[in-house]
Amino acid sequence: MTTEFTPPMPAPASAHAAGLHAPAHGCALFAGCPDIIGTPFSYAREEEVYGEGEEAEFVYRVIEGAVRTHKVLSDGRRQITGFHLPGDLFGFEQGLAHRHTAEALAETKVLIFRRRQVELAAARSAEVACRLWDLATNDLRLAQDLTLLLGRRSALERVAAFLMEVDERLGGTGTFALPMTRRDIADHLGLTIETVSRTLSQLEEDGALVRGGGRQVGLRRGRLRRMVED
Amino acid sequence: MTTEFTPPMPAPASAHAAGLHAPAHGCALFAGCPDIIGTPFSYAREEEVYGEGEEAEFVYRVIEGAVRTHKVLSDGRRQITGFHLPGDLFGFEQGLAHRHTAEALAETKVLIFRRRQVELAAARSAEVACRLWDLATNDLRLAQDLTLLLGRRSALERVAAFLMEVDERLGGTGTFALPMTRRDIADHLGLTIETVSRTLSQLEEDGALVRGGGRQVGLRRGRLRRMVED
DNA sequence: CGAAGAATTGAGTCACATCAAAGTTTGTGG
DNA sequence: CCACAAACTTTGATGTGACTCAATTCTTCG
Repeated sequence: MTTEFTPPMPAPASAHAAGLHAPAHGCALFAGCPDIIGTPFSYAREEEVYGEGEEAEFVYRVIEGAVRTHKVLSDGRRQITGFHLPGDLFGFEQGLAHRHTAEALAETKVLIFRRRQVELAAARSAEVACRLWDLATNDLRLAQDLTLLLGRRSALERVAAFLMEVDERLGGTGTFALPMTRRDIADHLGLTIETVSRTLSQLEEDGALVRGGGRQVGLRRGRLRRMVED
Repeated sequence: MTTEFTPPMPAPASAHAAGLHAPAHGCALFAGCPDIIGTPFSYAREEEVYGEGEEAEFVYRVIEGAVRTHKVLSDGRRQITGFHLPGDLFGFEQGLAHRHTAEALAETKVLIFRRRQVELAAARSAEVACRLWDLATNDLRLAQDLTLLLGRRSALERVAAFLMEVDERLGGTGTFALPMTRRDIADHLGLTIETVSRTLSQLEEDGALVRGGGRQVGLRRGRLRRMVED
């Protein structure tokens, strides 16, 4: 779409030879499975990684950049189920097909794994399978937390909680640039862009954050935390 | 907590014979693991199965009745994350503690399994671990579907979708008694009881369902389906 | 049978959506 | 590297779907 797509599965051999070992990026996910090597790949801003309904042939780990997964209704209403930041894995499915669409928010580097290989490794090694179980359980926890947010939280609480979550996943410094547009935030939080914008303005008025140009924000975590307290 | 808890003790033969056949969801779960036997147990209407924050020592399979899992905010707002009907497993957690509260909707029979035993079995058998992975992935899919419902659907769509889901999970006859109160439905769909009630009335007016006394409903599935179509 | 809880219905309100118009940032092509 | 159009964001005015408050009515169950 946006870039020429060199058909996935760029020569594993070369990738292998190139010296990709267990990702320097954090995870012992496939530890003990030297045959599961990810192939590096890049996506341009707004480029689709996979589409809803497509065969789920690969799974992905974000190395750099960010990816969103979403569902769309025929009338255009969209729900972003999750943002995937460096270190995160995404693309797992239960059935044959992807149930979401995945797109890069920005220039993004990933490692691509053949799903079949991962599943084979899981079938052979209880350790790998347990690791995958744990990953799925963690995603489930996030989805359930989102459920509480969407079902029972006000706009102010949603935005405050969202800012704190992104901060945490981005390193927890309290100062960062939001990697997504207002539309993406709105479609994740079940709001409109106008409400997100107004809410950010109000949070700034209330002294819960300061905004630099564009998507830059500095959080006053104490105040934000009080807004989402149970 | 609520009743004297006869520590899980095999009652093996009968539990095994009674419990382990076929519900589409995860019946073969512990196949090949004859040492993982559930202990039958019962809960009364509104009785707590476990509370948020408690140590997650057991997992459960519903045999009869229904269970809800939920989270509550300090001001009373509640989100029901899921209803668990016969055949369903619930109670899995990533960490040490339960992140939800679970309560029986009605007189409910379950099989109780020691979590440690299940995890040991998973660590030993890749087959069991893969089965658990699959179960978690399925729960994740349900949670993500709920996310779209809560984030982007109208009250009418939420209630219509909910009715069809319950129908399906209860056997798909189109005629059944809702096993939960309006409050439970409202707290699952992110609505108020009044809105749920009004919406049901409207669905009846529109000829999308008929109501018998109390919680009895008969669905006109075609019409309902059109209301939640993508 | 009677009381308590659950469900329905109605009237009025409010939080967030929608419509509209600037203002700001971005990134592309010259 | 700059200019400028397109995209994104903010802000304002108005609308509305769902909530709140309130009053019956219907079930359930002791």
